[in-house]
Amino acid sequence: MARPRPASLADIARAAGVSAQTVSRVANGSDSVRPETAAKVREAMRTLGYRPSFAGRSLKQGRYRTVGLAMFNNITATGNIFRLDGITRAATEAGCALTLIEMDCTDHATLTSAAERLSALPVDGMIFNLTRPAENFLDFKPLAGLPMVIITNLEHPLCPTVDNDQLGCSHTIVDHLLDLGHRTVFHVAGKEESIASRLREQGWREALVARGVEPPPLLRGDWSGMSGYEAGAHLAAIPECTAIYASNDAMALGVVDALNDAGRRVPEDVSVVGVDDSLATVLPHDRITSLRFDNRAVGRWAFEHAMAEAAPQGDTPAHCLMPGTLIQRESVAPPAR
Amino acid sequence: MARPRPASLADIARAAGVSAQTVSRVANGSDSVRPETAAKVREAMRTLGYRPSFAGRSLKQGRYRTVGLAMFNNITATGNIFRLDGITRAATEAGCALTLIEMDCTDHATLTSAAERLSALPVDGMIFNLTRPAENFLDFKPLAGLPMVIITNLEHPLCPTVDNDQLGCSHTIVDHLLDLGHRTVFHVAGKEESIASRLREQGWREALVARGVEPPPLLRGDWSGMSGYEAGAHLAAIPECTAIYASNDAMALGVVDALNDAGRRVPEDVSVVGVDDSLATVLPHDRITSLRFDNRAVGRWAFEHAMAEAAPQGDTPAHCLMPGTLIQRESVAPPAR
DNA sequence: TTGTAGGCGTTATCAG
DNA sequence: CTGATAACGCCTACAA
Repeated sequence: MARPRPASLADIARAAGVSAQTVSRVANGSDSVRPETAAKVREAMRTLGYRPSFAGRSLKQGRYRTVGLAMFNNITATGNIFRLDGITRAATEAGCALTLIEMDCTDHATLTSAAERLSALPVDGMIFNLTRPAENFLDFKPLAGLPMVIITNLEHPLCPTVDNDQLGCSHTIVDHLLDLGHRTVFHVAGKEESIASRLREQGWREALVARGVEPPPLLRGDWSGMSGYEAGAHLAAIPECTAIYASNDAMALGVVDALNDAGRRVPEDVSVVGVDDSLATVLPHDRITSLRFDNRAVGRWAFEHAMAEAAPQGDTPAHCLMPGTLIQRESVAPPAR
Repeated sequence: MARPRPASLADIARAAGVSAQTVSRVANGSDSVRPETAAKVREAMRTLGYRPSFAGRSLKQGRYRTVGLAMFNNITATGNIFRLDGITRAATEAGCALTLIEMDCTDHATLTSAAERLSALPVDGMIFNLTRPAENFLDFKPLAGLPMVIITNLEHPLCPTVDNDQLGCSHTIVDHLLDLGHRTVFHVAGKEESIASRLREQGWREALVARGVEPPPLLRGDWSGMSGYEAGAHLAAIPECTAIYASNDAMALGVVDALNDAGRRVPEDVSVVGVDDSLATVLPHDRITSLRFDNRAVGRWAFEHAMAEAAPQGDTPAHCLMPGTLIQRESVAPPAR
């Protein structure tokens, strides 16, 4: 039951009584073929079901017109789908395809093993989507001749990097709340193993300190609405808590519910901000102010740099942190005097 | 600035003073190489930065160990990410990679054009993820020697097909509500161009008719919570409406909110059911009964059939509709007497 | 307009 | 244990 080899140029040539070269010309739409010959060839192609061989073509041309993407952990994590969509669209526009692998992180996968796996696939460049810390991140050396972009907030000495600006995200939110007159901002963090969560927490601390405010105790959730509710129930009991920054929208929603259940109004008594702007179409009335990232743009940037012809050797690689936009809704107001 | 060719077996062979064949043996972990020779070769590989060529390998072996996936329209549509994840995981387990392209449907893309594009890429089999009706669906002929799976509810004369069972979904929900004693079930449909929405609507009609119930007027939303709210506001004014089936969870949520705002309690006065079970981790307290599909399983099935060695020729192709599971929560109860 | 020769990187096969 | 040869499908370069 071995799969039969598909028809090759030579097969068509034999069937049409011409040379393989002529068939190649027809396949590539050269105009220097006599119409009748071309017709004969096309006929043979149809009958035998000719399809150009990707392997033969790439071997000859020395490139694949394909970008490789390694997703660490979990394709389904928030934002990944839009990054993937951004990469795919950019690739399509550039006439390229995308080769995707998923890296299991249970065994502390390193960039090196990902690079090895991807490099054996048809790729002219590669993109690593990092959502958790990678081992030996800084020591990693990209493979010669294979441009490699890492999606991460960290700068890398040898590879271009791009990501949502997680630190900036916190600064935007904290500054916004302090500017409104709030004395401090409480924070509900996401899962500890998430880089995004860690950076947002760090940015929250920095932003407060930069304004001379001692960061209040941290609350930790797990991204779920329920964990936000629990955090909110806790915070509702703290009178000086008038502003809460939750690391995603589900937790922000939970916080709001808990506050309401405890008799504290949003935004009159407490302001609440989330991240991702993910509930706008889900909730019938989304009232939660949220910081929205453009993950498609991140994906597009990654693609463009992964397929760049020649990375200017010797320069420091590009590093791009894309700022988010604060979508203002009704969950935020100045504190009551 | 042409990209230099990467080192080949021959280059390594030259550097190590052995034959290309020996280098190949080392690269493939053959045990019939003297350790010292192997060490010498490995050393040369390291210095020259050897990477096996996907093109060379595939050309020789006549296959790619890669499955192609064409996403029509919109990768980011609900469920697609889990299907993608299912395919990717199954592929990884089988030692395969995934080649992904996105098909633009603005120009009424057909299966044929998708097949053509995908078949020029490194694929041993392909999967089409259809979320909107395709032109000439039934006329489509798969390419010889390239197994092709279509993710759709429709049966195809030549290709294996798999999908969530959308008709069955409606029957499950409607029967459940009627069994509880409701006299009829109202339906809030999703976007008109969605196949899933159409089939759920059709299944809803069928299920009611099968039980001798005349389907009440249909309400149409656009998948958003807000559109559900509007439908719910309308339905709240209808006294005989005691059970509502919304085609997704966001609309179900909107329906519940609107009913509450109109003074009708859920589930005491009205029962509400959604589809997808997508809000469990988002809402702090998800009370909405919902039908959950296993999109990862759909993806896995598709992968396995796309990479099947020999589709038994002549047989009717496999057709699999995967049933969903009704996740029962507090939004459903028997009608008040 | 068409055909021939050669080589891209790899591996199966067979010879040493 | 190692090497030589040929072939996979295609395309560039050149020749007819």
